[in-house]
Amino acid sequence: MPSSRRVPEATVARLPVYLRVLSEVAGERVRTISSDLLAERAGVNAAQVRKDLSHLGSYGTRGVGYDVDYLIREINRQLGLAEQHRVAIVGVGNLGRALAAYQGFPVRGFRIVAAFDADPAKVGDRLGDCVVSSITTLERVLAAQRVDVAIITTPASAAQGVVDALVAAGVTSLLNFAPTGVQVPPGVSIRQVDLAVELQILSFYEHQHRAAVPEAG
Amino acid sequence: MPSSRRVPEATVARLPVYLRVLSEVAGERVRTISSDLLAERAGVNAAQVRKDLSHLGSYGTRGVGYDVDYLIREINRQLGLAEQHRVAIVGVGNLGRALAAYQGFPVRGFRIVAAFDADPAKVGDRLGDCVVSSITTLERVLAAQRVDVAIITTPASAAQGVVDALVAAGVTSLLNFAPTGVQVPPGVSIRQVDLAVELQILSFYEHQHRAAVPEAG
DNA sequence: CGGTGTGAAGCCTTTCACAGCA
DNA sequence: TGCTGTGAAAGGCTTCACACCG
Repeated sequence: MPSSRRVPEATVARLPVYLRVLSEVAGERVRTISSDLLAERAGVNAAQVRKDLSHLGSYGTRGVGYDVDYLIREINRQLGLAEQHRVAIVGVGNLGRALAAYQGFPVRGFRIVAAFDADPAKVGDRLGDCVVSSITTLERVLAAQRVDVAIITTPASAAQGVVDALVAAGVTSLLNFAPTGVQVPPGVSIRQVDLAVELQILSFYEHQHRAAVPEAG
Repeated sequence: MPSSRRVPEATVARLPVYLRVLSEVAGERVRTISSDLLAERAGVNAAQVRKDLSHLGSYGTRGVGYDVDYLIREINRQLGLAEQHRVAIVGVGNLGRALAAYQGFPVRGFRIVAAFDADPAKVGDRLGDCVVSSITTLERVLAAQRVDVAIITTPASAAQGVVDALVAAGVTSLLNFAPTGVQVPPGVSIRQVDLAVELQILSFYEHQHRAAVPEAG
């Protein structure tokens, strides 16, 4: 089985989507699923599904399909979701609060164990299961809580400083919602989610569409 | 100039990032910028920047670089950001409130003009500049407010119904934060942002990294 | 038969390398 | 001289097509 080989980035990005679909069909008491059906529900091509899953190993049965529960376990294992992740949120504004309350995290094994803000007025507030700490205590609290993933929801101007502090404290996976690019040293993973960027991409296609179809209105 | 040709999807996705960098350097009173510098601040290769911008036309000066203000205007125009977009938020939970308060939208020309929720207790609440309407009044309010973009922040179970109603009401650009895939007819653009997916991708690389570097911990 | 697993082809994207212009 | 604009090469991703297996 080829699971020792490198899994392509594009495949990694789709595995969580397959996992979501598989969880849905598992709830419908379906035992096996074909690449056709999984592809349709995930919004991709069936050959894509088979190739993606073949990177993890041969988990299907010819003529039948994939065992849903088994596939869920294998994808979970590959994604490193078998163990719990301990997450910190830095920046307790509206977005930070929304993420702390997000139902999708705990079921995927992500537990918010620390929250930080620079504003003394917010320190001590409850946020889900934890209490907001001062940003000045970042290093100590991260170590005590054994945080491995951090979500950055600060203003853009504070983001690079926060990232530097997180990296210095040993956090190696970062999810940045601040609308600014930040630098990280090698060995640290960062993903950028810019909410305005998504709307701008939509805007481009809306604009194109209008230019191409003048009878709209 | 090749601006009449199709702009590649990958390029469209990077244009908003260039725009953000350009806005930053414009604030630093920089007049022109080279592809090298723009590339470094955007986190991509310099040849990529030149090829991307060449899809819009020849806006650079050899030996000098690109005029910052001019390039901002041209990218804005290409992305359809010259005119204001009128945005509705459907689902006024934590995430909906966070997005309504997000500073990045108004400066990019996205104005929240309507908000909806199924919960009668929330109808009438203020949300930024607008008041929460009942989901039962969706079609009427969308038409009255001339909404062209909708952001879906409902629970997963409600998402497809909301999408169908939005499409029926003539909205052609959708941004879906509900953690479920939804179907749209041809001619309607949809982008899916799944916050848990981003964390799961990070988890994969963290997992890989630990497996490859056993002396960690 | 039905559906997986996979070489091969085709397409898209990125990067290189350099001609050409200010 | 410095930097853009762009053919060409390289690399990665998606899709096809079908051998092969349950």
